[in-house]
Amino acid sequence: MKRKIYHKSTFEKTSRERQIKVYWAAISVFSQKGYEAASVQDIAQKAGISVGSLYSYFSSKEDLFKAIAEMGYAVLEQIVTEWNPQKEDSFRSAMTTLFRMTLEYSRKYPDLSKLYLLLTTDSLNPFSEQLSKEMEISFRSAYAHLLENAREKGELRSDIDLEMAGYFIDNAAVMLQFSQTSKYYQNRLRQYLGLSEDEEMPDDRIVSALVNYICDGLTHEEK
Amino acid sequence: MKRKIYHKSTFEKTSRERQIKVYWAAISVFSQKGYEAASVQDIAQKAGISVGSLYSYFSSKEDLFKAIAEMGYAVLEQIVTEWNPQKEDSFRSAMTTLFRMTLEYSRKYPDLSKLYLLLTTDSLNPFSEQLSKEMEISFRSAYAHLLENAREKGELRSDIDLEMAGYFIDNAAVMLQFSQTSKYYQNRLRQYLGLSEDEEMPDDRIVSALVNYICDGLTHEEK
Amino acid sequence: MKRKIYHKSTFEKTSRERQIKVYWAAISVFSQKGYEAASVQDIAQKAGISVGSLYSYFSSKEDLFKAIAEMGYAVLEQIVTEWNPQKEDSFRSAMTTLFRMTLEYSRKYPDLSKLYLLLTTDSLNPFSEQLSKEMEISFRSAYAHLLENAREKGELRSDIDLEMAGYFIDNAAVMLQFSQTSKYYQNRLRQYLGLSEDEEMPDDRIVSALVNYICDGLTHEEK
Amino acid sequence: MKRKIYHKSTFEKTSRERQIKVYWAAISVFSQKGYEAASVQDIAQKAGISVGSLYSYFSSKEDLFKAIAEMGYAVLEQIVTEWNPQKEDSFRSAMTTLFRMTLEYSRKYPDLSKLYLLLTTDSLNPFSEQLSKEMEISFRSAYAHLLENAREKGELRSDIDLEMAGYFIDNAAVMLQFSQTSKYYQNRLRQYLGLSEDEEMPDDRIVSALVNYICDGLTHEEK
DNA sequence: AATGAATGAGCCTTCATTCAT
DNA sequence: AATGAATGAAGGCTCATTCAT
Repeated sequence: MKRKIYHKSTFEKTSRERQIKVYWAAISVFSQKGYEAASVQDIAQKAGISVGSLYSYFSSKEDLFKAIAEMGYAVLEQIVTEWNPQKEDSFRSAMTTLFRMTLEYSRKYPDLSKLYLLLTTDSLNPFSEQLSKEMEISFRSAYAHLLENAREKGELRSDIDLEMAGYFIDNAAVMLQFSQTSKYYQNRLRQYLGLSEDEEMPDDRIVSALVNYICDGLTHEEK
Repeated sequence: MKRKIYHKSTFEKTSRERQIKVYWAAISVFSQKGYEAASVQDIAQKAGISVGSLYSYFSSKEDLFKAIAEMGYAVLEQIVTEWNPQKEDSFRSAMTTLFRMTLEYSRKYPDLSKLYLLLTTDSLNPFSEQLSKEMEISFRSAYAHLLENAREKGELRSDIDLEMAGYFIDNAAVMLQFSQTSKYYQNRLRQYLGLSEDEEMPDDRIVSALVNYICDGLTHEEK
Repeated sequence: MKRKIYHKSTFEKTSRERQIKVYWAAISVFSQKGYEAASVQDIAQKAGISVGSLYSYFSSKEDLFKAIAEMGYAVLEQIVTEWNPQKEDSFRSAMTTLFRMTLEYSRKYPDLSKLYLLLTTDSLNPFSEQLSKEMEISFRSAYAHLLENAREKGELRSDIDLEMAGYFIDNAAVMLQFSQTSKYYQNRLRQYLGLSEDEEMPDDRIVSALVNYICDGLTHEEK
Repeated sequence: MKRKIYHKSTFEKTSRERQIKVYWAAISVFSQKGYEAASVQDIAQKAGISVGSLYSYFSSKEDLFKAIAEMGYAVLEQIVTEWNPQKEDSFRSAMTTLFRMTLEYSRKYPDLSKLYLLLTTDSLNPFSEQLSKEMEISFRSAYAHLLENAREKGELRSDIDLEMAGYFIDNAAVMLQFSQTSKYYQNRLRQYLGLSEDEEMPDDRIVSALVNYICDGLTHEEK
């Protein structure tokens, strides 16, 4: 997975500390306001540096955004790596881990999580199409391996469309992430669960329900 | 479901034709460019009216957007109404209809579909939070009725968390819509299915796989 | 001589008064500071209008400059037309008129005159080459006619290179204009004439000397 | 001819090589882009030194430009010295040499030549007025000597205004230089001569025509 | 003495909003 | 009621100049 480089060489020469401040500020502002509404001034200010410096690191707002986007993908890949379901784990437990990690990740990195939403929901940034093509996130192959393994172990139904199954699992994970990241999807989940705005999310209930549906479906098995 | 009114009273006095042109132009521009990048000039021009007129109908860009948002919800509600699964239909066939309609809707109204994406993704518009609270879309209750009915008919497992089930179904529908609406999610689906960019979407395969997973899950029923 | 149009259609709709204020301000600022150093803000302010208005008339600083340039050429052409030496006039008197008019013009329109200098001396504006090609000022053919006529009337030496002669006359006129327009060339003339900075220009002496040199040369005719 | 010093004392301590690189770079960049558009960064880079160093040699962009300007004048003076028409040479041959040298110089040092254009054309640089006063180029006295000598030898008409004559000769030389240096004046010469853009300049024709006009004028000597 | 990263004022341009016609 | 020209604040970006290393 080759990542493009969107910063100028100057950026690599700055202190790690400064780099991090810049990334942090950019992620924070972009994710809160979106690409268009975010202002370079804001980002510089939040990072505690001058606009001139920012432009000596990145040659345009666009490039800064793309650099941040790359970071978002990088974190995602890290998660897949960390997930790494073992062969001997049951499919069910792998799913449970996946959803638990998804919840954990979206809470640990709310800004990056929001950024992912921004990236995947076009029209907020003018290069979404370009970016979407460059994204070739490792989840797909992780799912593929997991499913093949499960089939070999006889855990899966024999009539399963494996490719669609991967897509289906991913959907569930993505929507779970959205429900932590976007106010709208969070409200929606609360409404479905009949929760008020200040009640805590019943993580266990959510995860186990998801796992159940994915593994067993909603209806009785056809006889 | 009370809808707030975001237009000035003047708007109601104009011809229906003019109203529609305004709505259509606003939806088109907002959905293509996003809230920030859309310009009031563009919208007025596309609607074939003057900026002054537009401002005599809506007191700000914000209000115009909100009015459009309301319209988006209205269309959604219309769909639920149209869906209206009959008591005697099986749960499985109700699901099939739901997903077929979702596909059909996202293709028939790509702009509105994109608008929904904008509305639900914070930071794509500055009032997402406010809007998300006002949205109380009828799908939830439609799902609830459907599920209760299915349970009564003995179609559902007995251990199902009904509330989460509604949420789960909705997720599947939303992601299906996204896969038609956002370049990113479309590419992603193609990648999962191993399709090239110019191959047609295999609707039947997608719908039936989704229905299968939702109804039967991925694994063998536990004995 | 087709002139390109560099303004937006909006400009034509404004009051003549406003148009003139804009032209005047632009000529004044551009000629005093040069293209790069002139600021759009300055021009708008000097014209007593808002920057936004200026941009509704011209789509860029570049276009505004080009529009002004066109005006400069237009005035030049007007001068040639006005000059219009009669067939029965002697070559000598036509030259006298030419230089008198040149002096008069450079004093009446000092800004336009300076602008011409700017236009013809590259590297001050990034489009000089383009502009220089579009300029096809009528002086050349006016000189050609004048010289042919003079030759037919037997006023000219027979060995004269007519084409170079036109160029030679034009040079004299251009340098005369420069000597009114550029501080440097003005100082230079004063130094040659031994004048202090506050002494008035001896127009008659200058014109008659020029005419003499051009008509009779500096040396005795070779026998 | 006292020349002002515009560099800091540090500049004198650097290697001659470094000094020359700086001058060369500055001349090149200033002459190609003009004062405003030239950037200090560009110059430093082209000279192969750091911006910091440049500022340790010259205290501002302005001073750097003025230093370069001084150099331009210095070269001009060198040319006058080199010209140095001998007493025994005829006026005609001195003129021929002058124009030949002018052509040669403008081609050998196109950048310096362009710089001269910049210096003499106000508003291309913000200090033209100041500079023009400091310029007191030796050509004037060279012309004066030449003309006096020619008059003594009886080569000149007796009614000649000697001061204006010097100015007249200089004009011809300056315009000849411009025609090599500025795209506009080059095109203009080509148009007068009916040359296409890729035809070579007919140096001999140009020089001899100029000499003829200057010496003999355009018309028959009055009887 | 040399370097080049850092600064921030200032420039060109856009666009939501107002208001005279 | 409708128009669209006018406004000016704000945004992205550049570059002369400084200063820590």
